[in-house]
Amino acid sequence: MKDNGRSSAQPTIAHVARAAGVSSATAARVLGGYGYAGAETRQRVFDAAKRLAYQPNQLARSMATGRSEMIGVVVADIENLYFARAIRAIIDTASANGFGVVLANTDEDIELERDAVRVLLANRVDGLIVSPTSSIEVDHLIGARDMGCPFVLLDRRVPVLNADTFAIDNFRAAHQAVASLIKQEHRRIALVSNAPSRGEQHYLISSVRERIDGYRAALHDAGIQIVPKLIILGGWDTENLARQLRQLCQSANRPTAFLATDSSVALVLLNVLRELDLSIPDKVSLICFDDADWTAAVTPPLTVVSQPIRDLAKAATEDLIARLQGEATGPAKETLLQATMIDRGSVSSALARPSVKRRTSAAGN
Amino acid sequence: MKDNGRSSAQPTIAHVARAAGVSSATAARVLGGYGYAGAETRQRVFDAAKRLAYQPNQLARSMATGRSEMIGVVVADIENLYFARAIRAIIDTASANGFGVVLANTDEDIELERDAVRVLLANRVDGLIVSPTSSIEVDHLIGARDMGCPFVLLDRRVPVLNADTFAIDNFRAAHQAVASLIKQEHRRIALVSNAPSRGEQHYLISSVRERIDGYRAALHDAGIQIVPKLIILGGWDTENLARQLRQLCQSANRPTAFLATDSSVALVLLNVLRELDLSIPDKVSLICFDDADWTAAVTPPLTVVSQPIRDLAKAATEDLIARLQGEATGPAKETLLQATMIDRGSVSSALARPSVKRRTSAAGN
DNA sequence: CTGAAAGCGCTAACAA
DNA sequence: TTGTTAGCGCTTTCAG
Repeated sequence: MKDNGRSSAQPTIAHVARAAGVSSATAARVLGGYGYAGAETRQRVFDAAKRLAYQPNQLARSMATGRSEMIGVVVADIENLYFARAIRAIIDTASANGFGVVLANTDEDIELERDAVRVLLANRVDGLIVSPTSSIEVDHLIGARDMGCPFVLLDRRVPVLNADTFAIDNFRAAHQAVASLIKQEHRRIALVSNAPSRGEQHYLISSVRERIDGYRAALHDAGIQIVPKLIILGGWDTENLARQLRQLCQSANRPTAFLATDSSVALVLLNVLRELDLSIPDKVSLICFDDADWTAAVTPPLTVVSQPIRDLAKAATEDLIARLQGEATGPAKETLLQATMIDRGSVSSALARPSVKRRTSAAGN
Repeated sequence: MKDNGRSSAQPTIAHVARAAGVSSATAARVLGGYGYAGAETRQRVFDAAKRLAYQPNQLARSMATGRSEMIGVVVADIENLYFARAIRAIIDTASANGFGVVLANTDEDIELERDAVRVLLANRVDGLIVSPTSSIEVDHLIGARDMGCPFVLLDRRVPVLNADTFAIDNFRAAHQAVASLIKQEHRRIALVSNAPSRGEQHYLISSVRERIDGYRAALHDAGIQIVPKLIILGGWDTENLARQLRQLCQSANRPTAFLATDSSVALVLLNVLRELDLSIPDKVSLICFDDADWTAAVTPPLTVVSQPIRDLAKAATEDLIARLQGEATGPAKETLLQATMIDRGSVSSALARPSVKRRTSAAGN
């Protein structure tokens, strides 16, 4: 155990101290940047440290201080553009504040999420940024907090946790998007999501639920009947989603417009529409969430709901760090950022098309 | 310092030991899964641990063993699809082997890369997976290895480092793509990359350099003259790249085909092409690297060079872990995976078009 | 099979 | 301003 596994032993503070001819406490003080030290002593220590290529051992420091300067990030899928942007912003913000980032992926699987939190806790991250998979199975998060590891919620709300939350105003965003479609005389508007199709409404993560709510509200406000079949919960299997979409598009009263709850879902929809030769925006209109870079490059460019996820992630990280440093110890607060619609041409008036049924009611199944 | 910052003190092995009526050494043995322990003793310890909701402290364990069970990952840009996929594969593979992942982003900035490595080293990650920004400024990597922190290279080669390397056969991939364009009678083929435009050829990261080499070789093999102006190094500024592309496309002898070295570059190109009303594949043909999900959804679907980045990242992670565990201590090896072209319709014959100059030489400036 | 004790590298009282 | 001395929670000889 002497060698510690590392072949060339790392120099420690003790080595530096000896080389500088001071006590290790003194060396530690100057190297750690705390406590007092004489100017000349300082210099000697720094010199010795450089000479030995000393690298502080954060692990040992963490042991002694009880803080690891690491924050854990738990999200569903790093490959998803939305989360990728979030993680990027988190890393940037964290490292600007001297924190490292340990990343875990859950794939929307609550067991993986539990494992992830356990591992992060074992590694004594100072805090957690979580985009929870479930709004009801949150015992592990409560556990984390009980163990003194605070967390903030990103993108998804879980009121019972009573934690600082950073989310998009999904209700409003969806409402606005649907309202704009209605203004273009669309009456049969479908909402397409990759939310799980089984299970209670209650199980939906808040973002999707709120978008559905916004969708319903907009229809309701316009006096349009809500047709359950037009709300597609595709689940995480894209093949299944594609199948549902094909069926919907081939039905007698196919929708004239779609609202996709994220860009990957929109992609599936796009493929189905092409397959069925339903051109945008002539035959159908489309708005999707997420201003993915490709949405501006397809033909026609897609009208999107742009979400300020980077700002959101940055705010979440700063908030967490502030709390870790003892500032901002108030009650849980919720930060809701507004999305903005970017009109790009995938929406056209339903009136321009010949064979569109315009009866408001009784049209659905 | 008693309370350690955490409000509710975490139970330690000592607590569990006391509760189980054994020595902490014994408790440690059963909880740590090493050394001997009587069946009944084991049980008592486990019970006590569960009762107290004991969570091992990986930090303390790392201190004692010298291994943190963490690997550091250093890439340029997490938001880039290619790296996002890589990271996903790394995390999956690492956690399947009991390792955590600390992520750092460099933005292709060598200073940030240095910082990142320093922080990771300070946190005593057991090993590093790096996609280095520079093929010459690698002292920090050598330093890492000297300190006993091994690393593997992902996506980019740096021969002087003599490290295990996992990369795509970029030369062959580019060669193949260009050859296929040539077979379609294209003679003016442009290569579009986001490599930095200043600096020596030498400074290019290996992946881009090899693609350019493959491009040249394919032209050379076909007896086509290489026109420097057709090799675009756009740098990291998309506006600049767009400007160059516009200029190129508006020149007298605009290219009839493009090879884009990644999907984000292809996106910029796509926008310029539409702006100038150059439709694909009628007016120009296009092949791009990276099978991004959107490439199949645009009109027309893009012919792409699909890179097995997930496999690559997985192999890199497994290799690193094997080395960490003392297996596979042989000399540095290089793993080169082949990319595959996916034909999707963004390429058509140059002959089919009327006004295309076919003189092989003297066409460029 | 179990316990005592030393030590990993650092921080933080407390003395000097 | 500097040094001494305990720990942080765990692993790991070494005795028993």
